[in-house]
Amino acid sequence: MEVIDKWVAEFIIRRQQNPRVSPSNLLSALRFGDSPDCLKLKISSVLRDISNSLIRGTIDEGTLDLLEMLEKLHLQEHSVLMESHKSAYCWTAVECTVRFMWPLSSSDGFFTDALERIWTKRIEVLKESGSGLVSNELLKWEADLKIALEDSEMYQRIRESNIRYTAISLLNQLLKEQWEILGSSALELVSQRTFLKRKAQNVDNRGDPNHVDESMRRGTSEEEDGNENNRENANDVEGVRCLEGDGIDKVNAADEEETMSAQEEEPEPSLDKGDKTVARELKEFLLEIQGHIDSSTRKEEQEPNNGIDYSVDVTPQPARGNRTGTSRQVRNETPDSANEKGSGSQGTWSGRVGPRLPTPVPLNVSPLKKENSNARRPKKFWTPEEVEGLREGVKEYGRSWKDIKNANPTVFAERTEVDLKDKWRNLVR
DNA sequence: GTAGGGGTAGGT
DNA sequence: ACCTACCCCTAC
Repeated sequence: MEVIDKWVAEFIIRRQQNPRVSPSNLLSALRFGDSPDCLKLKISSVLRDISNSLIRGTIDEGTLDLLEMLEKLHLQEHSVLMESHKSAYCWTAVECTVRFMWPLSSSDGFFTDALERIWTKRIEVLKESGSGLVSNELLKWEADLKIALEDSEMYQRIRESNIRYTAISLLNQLLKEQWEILGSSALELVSQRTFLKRKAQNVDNRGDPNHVDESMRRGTSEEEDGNENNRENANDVEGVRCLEGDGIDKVNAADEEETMSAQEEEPEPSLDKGDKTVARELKEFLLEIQGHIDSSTRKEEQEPNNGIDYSVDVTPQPARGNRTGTSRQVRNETPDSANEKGSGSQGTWSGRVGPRLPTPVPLNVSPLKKENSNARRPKKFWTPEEVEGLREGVKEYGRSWKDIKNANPTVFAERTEVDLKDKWRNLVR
């Protein structure tokens, strides 16, 4: 039973967007031990927690806790601390501090408290324990932030910089690399082995290996890179394909050698067919169950404020035609997402026909861009709330209209970045 | 992506 | 007529 628990826990943890399952709670409920398998599960859980907090748009001291926890787990695994981990920790710590820099002066508000709590206490503990997270970059920021306490020019400079964006990018990069290192889930490895075994039997029975190979290859023509097939993981099922290998520290992959060796003996372009089938079936069941449990979930996920991954996905979106995007009305019904292409419609989501997991809705910075360049949007006066939001936004992000809009998608749902720019121009005139 | 100039529509 | 928001263009 425990093995099944582990597999299911792993599958659930690796799923993206499952707000009803907290990985930490799941693990503590199942009381796993300290075996290498469980260590991987714990790492997955921490990664999922970080990912969930990014999805919620939250970067706080809880994120720092998670990053510290991740380091400890890697220490237990005797693996090397990655640069992306150090950078993500550094910039998250800075973001946690800078968020308290909203007053104009360092003596107002809670900046001093944050500096004390994060840099004097928390990071001091890390230094004493010899943590690898204490990088040169971190020490430099520590010095700068302490200078900012006295030097108002430095304070303003840091206050006006966009730390949050960098922190999100680095956390995203960390997640990408860490999921990559974790590799295939246990279920997928088992399915690969089973598939290999079955294939071997088929070959024996038929005495015609070419026959099997050809039939298997047909379904996986999109996978050109046969040697990397074992790196498919459950995340890929959900369209969150990890980048393939380049420059990734693979020290942690050592514990996979045992299972990988089976494949190395017989590298086949079609090896991933088995795990894809298992993953697909599991996905279908989960979708069906989830559809029954909570049919309202999808609706909520369509709300702009709950747009799932836009705060996480910092990769550039495909360029949209200038002023030729879909109109506001059309967008609300059919989000203009590349991920949607070729997928089932919303109506089929809870069914078994063409099921798919919720697709992250990419942030469209300017949903108000017009389809018909002749039509003019109706004039809408700025509300005091919008003006206030704009003032706050400029304080926090400077004249980065896109960031201001992204930070407050609800308030600025009806405004483009250009609107923000124009309004600000009017305000300062 | 943003700034800034300048034009225009629509409301008062 | 005036004001404000929206739009277009160009430059960086």
